[in-house]
This record gives sequence, structure tokens and C-alpha cells, in this order.
Amino acid sequence: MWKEIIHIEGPYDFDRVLERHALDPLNQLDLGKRTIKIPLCIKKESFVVEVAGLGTVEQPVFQIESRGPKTFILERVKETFQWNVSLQEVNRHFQQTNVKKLFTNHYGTPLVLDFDPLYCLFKCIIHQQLNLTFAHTLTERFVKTYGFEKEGVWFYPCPEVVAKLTVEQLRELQFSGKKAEYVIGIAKLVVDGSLNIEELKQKTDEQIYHQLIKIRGVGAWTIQNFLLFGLGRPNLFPLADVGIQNAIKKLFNLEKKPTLEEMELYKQGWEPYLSYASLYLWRSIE
DNA sequence: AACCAGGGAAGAT
DNA sequence: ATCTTCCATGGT
Repeated sequence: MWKEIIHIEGPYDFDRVLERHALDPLNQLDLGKRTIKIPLCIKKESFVVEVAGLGTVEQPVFQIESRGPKTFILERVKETFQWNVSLQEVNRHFQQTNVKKLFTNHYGTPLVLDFDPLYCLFKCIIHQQLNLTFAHTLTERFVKTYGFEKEGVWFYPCPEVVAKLTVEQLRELQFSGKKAEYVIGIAKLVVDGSLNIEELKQKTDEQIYHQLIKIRGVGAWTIQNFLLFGLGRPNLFPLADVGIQNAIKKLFNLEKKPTLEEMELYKQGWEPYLSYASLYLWRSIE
């Protein structure tokens, strides 16, 4: 067991990150102690890592604790919590835009990534076209039925396990037939090597889009969400997302949801940090 | 009861 | 290429 202390540049609001993770019943965290235990899979081995918030929003400090390979784990944790991103720069960028107020309300809030890009992809498929409450229930059933638990932390099932599931098994959990096919199909692609998540990390958003769009069950929305919450890419704006549309409608007091053309106008000046505007728009209607 | 949900595939223009 | 319809299921 080792421990490591990490200081990063502020602002960074760890409590908002924890609150977000608290929405998912699978997560193992303590809001009072400001700790979360997260599952990490590294080369087929699973490790539990505990992350504790010690500092303040302006001077964030964290303690990482685990038994796994240290440098590898530190790298993954840093990426997952987006400690390499300068929220100060992002915040400054939006001070001269039409969504300045959003950035005051969500000051210091980073992208909250899933603990593994593949988890994110599974989750995106499961969440398609479902209200958030039921979406969480469905994901929870999926993980608790076919995944595994270690030190009180739930791990998603490995692709090898999912690839061998039948549509009927997932339908029992109340997946629709299509959803079941999609999830199993993606797992099979990972197992046979035609979808390599680690390799994706090296590619541009566009390259990833063109690769993933060919997969059955994966459309533009799913890819945008994967890039945002699986890989933490900074410049995504899911135009077709109902939540984003409703958020714009509310923020600008519109009579009805904006058209796609109108959405294009609102986002002017937000690049290259569209993802942060998207994130805060979603949060603004929760 | 009807309509919606942080969509996507398949079929029809 | 773009538009429409259908798919399934819980929430409101």
C-alpha cells in the first residue's frame, strides 16, 4: 500500500466532482470525508484506488492511495479527474461570451470522466433515449449482475464476459432487444481486437468519429458523449442532445427549443472549449 | 392517458 | 444525402 500527495493549479472544485459521482449508485464515496474509491483495470488486472480531497478550490490537494502499479495508476487518476486541464484558462476564455454567467455558477467544475473509456461506451449505449433515473437503474443492474466487486467497489464486466451474454439475459434486466444487441456487439468487437480503446486515445476527434460511427448502435450522440466523458476531449457540443437544447431554451428564455441552426449561432466564440459550455448547460437544468 | 427521455436503425424520399 | 417511422421502457 502506497500513498501520494498531489498539488494542482486551482480553481478545481472537488466537492462538485464528488456530488456528480454520488448520482451514480454504483460509486463508493463519502461526501463528508471527501473520499472516493474508484475501480481501475490495468492490463486485465483490477485495482481499487482511493482518492481524497484535502485542499480548497483555489489550492487543491489530493491524496491517492492504492496497492497497484504506482506510476500507471497516478497517470490514470490524473487523467480521470482532469488534473492536467487549466480551468483557470477555460474560465477566462468564457468571460467575454454569452454564457459568462454559467461559468460563474459552475466555477472550478471540471469534466467528470468515467473511470474507464469502455465503461463510458457501455453506459452511453445503455443511457440512449432513457430518462436519467431509469438509466442509472439499468446500468446498476448490468454491473451488479455481470460485473464484479472488489474492496466494496463495483467493476463493470470485462468485454470477454459481455461478449458471451445473450440478448435474452440482458432483456431480463429490462434492456430493449436493440440495446442488448448493441452492448454485446461492442464487447465482441473489443474481444476480437477490431476495437482497441487504448489506441483510440491517440487519435483526433474526427478520426474517432469515423471509426466509431460504423459500429451498430453508435450514433453521433454516443460518440460525442464518449469523447466528452470517456476521453475528456475539450471541444464537443452535442447539438442534437435534448438536454442541451432544453438548457439553451431556459438560459436564453426562448419560447421553444432552438433549432439546430440557432444552436450553431449560440455557440459562437465558445471554441476551443465547447465541452465546458456543454457540461454547464447540462448541469443548469438538473 | 399521452407524451417525453441527455438516440439510432431501417426504410422512404 | 435528408426526412420519417419504428423501436422499447420507465417517468411525469
